[in-house]
Amino acid sequence: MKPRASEFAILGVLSLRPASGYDIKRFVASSIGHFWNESYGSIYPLLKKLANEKLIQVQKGPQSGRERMAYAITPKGETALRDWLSTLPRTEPFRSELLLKLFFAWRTPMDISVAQIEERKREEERRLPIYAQIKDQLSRQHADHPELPYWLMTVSYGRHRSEAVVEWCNETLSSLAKLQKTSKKERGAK
Amino acid sequence: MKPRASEFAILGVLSLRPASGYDIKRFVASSIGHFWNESYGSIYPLLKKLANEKLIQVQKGPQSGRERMAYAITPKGETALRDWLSTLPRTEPFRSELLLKLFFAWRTPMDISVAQIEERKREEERRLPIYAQIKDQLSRQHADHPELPYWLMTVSYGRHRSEAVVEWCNETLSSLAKLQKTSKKERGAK
DNA sequence: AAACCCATGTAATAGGTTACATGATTTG
DNA sequence: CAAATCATGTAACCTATTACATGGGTTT
Repeated sequence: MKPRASEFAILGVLSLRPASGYDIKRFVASSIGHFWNESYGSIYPLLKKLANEKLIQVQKGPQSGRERMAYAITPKGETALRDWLSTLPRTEPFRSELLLKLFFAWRTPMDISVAQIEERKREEERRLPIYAQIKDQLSRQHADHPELPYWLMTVSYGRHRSEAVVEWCNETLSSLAKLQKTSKKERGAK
Repeated sequence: MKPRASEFAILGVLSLRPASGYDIKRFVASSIGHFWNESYGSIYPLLKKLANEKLIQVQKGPQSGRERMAYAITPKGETALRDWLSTLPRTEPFRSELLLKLFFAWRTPMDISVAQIEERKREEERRLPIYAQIKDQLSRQHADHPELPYWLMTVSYGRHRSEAVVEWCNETLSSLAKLQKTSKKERGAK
């Protein structure tokens, strides 16, 4: 009942083409970096584990002085990947430090909350053009490839997500502004 | 540079009122459960740690046979909490198993992806009335309390988030349906 | 030759979940 | 009196990040 999502992320990358640990790290960052990440600290140990389980195999070891491994997925690995892809994903646990701070913020100065939300808003606004960019790039580089529609769907998720956060930020900032006015008025009335 | 968000979540709850580990678990689940969670496995050890650091103190030990602790925040704890609330939250790492599966799904049967997305859609649709319910409940129970607006902001985040996911699900389901048609037509043309 | 990228890997640490053990009290 | 709920706590495990160590190759 283990999820082992990181292992299958690696296996998934290797199902596209053989690659080294370094390659995997870079591919993940550039293609699914907006909803997934892997660090070297997981990749290299997991590559050895996957090789032990015969889901992948070394295609090329280090030849010259410079070390460079290339791993390729095995038929057994393809099967394991397809099985994993077919199971329902776990409901993703969601934890937001921003919301935690906001929940307990009512006795702290309001401009701190405002600054935190504005910062978050900027982050998400910075992401929006990046999604558009990834979309264009993919559409050109993978035109007519069968994976393109699927890849675009994941990019679209990012866009929806960021847009929703920006909307919430705007709504919340105006709520805070109203709250500010109200409390000033109340202090004035006393 | 440690985040220690769980510790401050606990400290935050204790800033509202003294409570036991059991109380904390239940309060978290009922109030911030849609964006935060704590397990007993963290709560009890962290309570001891916080007590060691004099950020909280035991208010009541077990009196009768039945054990029941009550912890209260100390002035030092209030200061630590306020300091933590004032710092910018870390950008939240986002990992989606659903998107990972979708990204690699182009060689697996399409109805599997459809089922996964429909399941996710149902989950989010189930949440929507719950947000409305929490909102009503809070508005009644905490009317005129200064924390109410802040609490409602966090609930609103959940609503925005779930709505965005449902939208994406609908969009993606119709993309998949189109894709299905196209590939059928292509097979027919051959 | 310095700086930078390529490339692999490990150790320490962090941060958490799950399952289990234990037992009191309340409720049907 | 059985079942549910209240209540605390630990041990085992898992998963992942960070920082570090190491060194080859390339560019300026």
